[in-house]
Amino acid sequence: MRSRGYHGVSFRELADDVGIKSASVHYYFPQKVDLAVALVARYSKTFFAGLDKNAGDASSSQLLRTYCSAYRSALELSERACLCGMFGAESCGLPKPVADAVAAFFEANMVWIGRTLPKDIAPRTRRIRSAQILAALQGGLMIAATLKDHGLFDGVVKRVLADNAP
Amino acid sequence: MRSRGYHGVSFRELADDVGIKSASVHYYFPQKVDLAVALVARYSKTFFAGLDKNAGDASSSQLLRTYCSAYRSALELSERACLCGMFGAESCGLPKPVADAVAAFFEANMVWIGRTLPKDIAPRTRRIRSAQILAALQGGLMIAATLKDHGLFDGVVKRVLADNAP
DNA sequence: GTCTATAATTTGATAGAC
DNA sequence: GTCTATCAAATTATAGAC
Repeated sequence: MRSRGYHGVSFRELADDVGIKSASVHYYFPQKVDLAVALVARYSKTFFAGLDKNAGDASSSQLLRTYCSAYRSALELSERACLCGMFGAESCGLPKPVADAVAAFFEANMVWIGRTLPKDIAPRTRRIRSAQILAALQGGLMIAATLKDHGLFDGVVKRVLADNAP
Repeated sequence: MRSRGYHGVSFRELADDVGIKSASVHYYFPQKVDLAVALVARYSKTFFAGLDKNAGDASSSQLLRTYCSAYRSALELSERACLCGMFGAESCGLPKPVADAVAAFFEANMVWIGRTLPKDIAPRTRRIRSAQILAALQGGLMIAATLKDHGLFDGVVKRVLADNAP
């Protein structure tokens, strides 16, 4: 789903990849919606667990660096954009439960990013600045994957870190 | 395709929307790839024609404002992200001719954006700074559409314009 | 819990009448 | 150039044996 989107994946193909039959997939995820929602849930859990593990009690600017590294490794490991970047692009054509889960993932990202910003910012401004950073990284990931040029993503990260230095 | 992606669209449904039969669509676009490639070509042509029309002999900073407005109106008119934002997310799961067309669209965007930047920048830096702007706008469009919060996109644009003021 | 088998529908695509 | 008719394959999903 990360490379072909929600509509580009079939139960049979998925089952073949895992080495089981499609009926067995339906046993765990009756409908395709269930599968996608579970996928976003697992993705989100893994993503934030990795973040928190690498965050520790680091400084603000170090936290943002950690956040950016998480995105970079997604690009490095899979040559693909973020699962929720894919679902975000599709969001208005997705079953509502999936679209809602993706929106929640982005909101959670903005909260996490918000914590890396200076303490004296108003909540509204914080939200917008978080969205700016999230947008730059998601967009950067997508552009870099499409143009197969990781350097472009690194350029985006460099700018994000420079603009948000303490 | 802009809302459901390449795999989420069928010849029959498309034909129904237009009020013809699917066989007639195949007459013009024998394969689905042909349809998508033509779609990107038309989208790209319309997009740049609109840009150039509104550009005139404006100053650099005005040009960037024009570019950002083009994105904003896409969000306003259709509540959707860019067609190539969608295809970009899908790009690694797309037939090669489509992925290539999308990559070409992004490259052309970066060239256009590059012209709005100060003249004394090295080509390499120019390319990276263009990618930063493109990424911010594409990402901002996607985030704003997913969260149904246009204000977030406006926040991104504000930052882009401020950071790239002459 | 995994399988076989299959239902019901949809898909991309073609042949050929008009 | 648009249609009817149709194909072959794929799709989501279910029933029921083991």
